[in-house]
Amino acid sequence: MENLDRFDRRILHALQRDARLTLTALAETVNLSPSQCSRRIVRLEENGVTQGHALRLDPEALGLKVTAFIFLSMDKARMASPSDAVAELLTRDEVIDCHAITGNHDFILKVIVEDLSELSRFLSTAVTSLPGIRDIATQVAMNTLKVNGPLKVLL
Amino acid sequence: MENLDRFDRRILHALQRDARLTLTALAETVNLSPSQCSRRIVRLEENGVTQGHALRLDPEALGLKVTAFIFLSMDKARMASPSDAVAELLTRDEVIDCHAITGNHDFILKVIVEDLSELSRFLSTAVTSLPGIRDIATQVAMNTLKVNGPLKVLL
DNA sequence: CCAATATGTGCAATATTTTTGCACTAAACC
DNA sequence: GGTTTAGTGCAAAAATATTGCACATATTGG
Repeated sequence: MENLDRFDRRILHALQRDARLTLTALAETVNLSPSQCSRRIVRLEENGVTQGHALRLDPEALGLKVTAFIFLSMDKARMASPSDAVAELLTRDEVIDCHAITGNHDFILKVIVEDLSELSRFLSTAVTSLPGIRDIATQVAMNTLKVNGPLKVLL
Repeated sequence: MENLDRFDRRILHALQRDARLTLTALAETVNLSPSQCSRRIVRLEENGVTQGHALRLDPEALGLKVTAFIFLSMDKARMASPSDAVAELLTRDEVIDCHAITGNHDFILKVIVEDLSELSRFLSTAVTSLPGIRDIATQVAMNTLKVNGPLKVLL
């Protein structure tokens, strides 16, 4: 996948930070013509390098004041397909991220909810009831220093 | 913050999932005229509800194959301004997220790098050398089930 | 209860932006 | 060396977003 040349990388670098850059503006920052930028962008889409545009929202503005990390440990006996139990969680809008991880726990979830009582409600209604859960540990974010930083793209 | 009416919420709901929806398409899904959608979108921007558009990239396509979580514990003696030490980390492109959290550790970092040796290099060059670090724990993601899911927006 | 103001709305014209046809260039491959 | 292939900029065409305007709807003050 390193058939991305210097221009592709510059385009990705710029659009990661502001996807609404106009082609003309983009063309200037990457030193290419607008038409070329356009063509490269559709190629990057076709190759699956880009995964669509997302509008970023401020959680606070939506009344979502609590970010928390939930660590799940699964019952080894029933670990045949642990993801099945977790799959249900993925559909929930409270769950922003979910990864299977190494270490003591099996999964890490990042959830964003209104407040602590909503977190509590989420835990008891959505998590505790999952089959095969051995342990749940929750850590609340007190402060958000960086969210969704742009990926490392070498220029 | 809850001066968002039903239409605003629908707009946010839709644009979170695909920010490149055309105003006409958006207008149809939310049952409003395109011009109204446009006006509401700029208002949402002005009110800070939206935080810009981001192009989503596939890390794999960029050769970034390893996602890891790094947990930092700071030396309490030097914890006067722990964020200062961490501030340096925020500027790094490997660091996607950073939160101060409750629990045993003080910070959680989400990093995305090329491979394990890059992770190792990042840890030794960027993290270990920070002043006031008491402990570092790293957990590697083996599997990514959900990333950057849309925020909960009640319709 | 009514008038007066403010806010929100759709339509249509305008302005901006994106895409594409085309001719040209530069490199790669017989 | 000639031929092909991929890449490029320009300018026209298509698509999209924005804005002025007239009208409707809701809100406030008398």
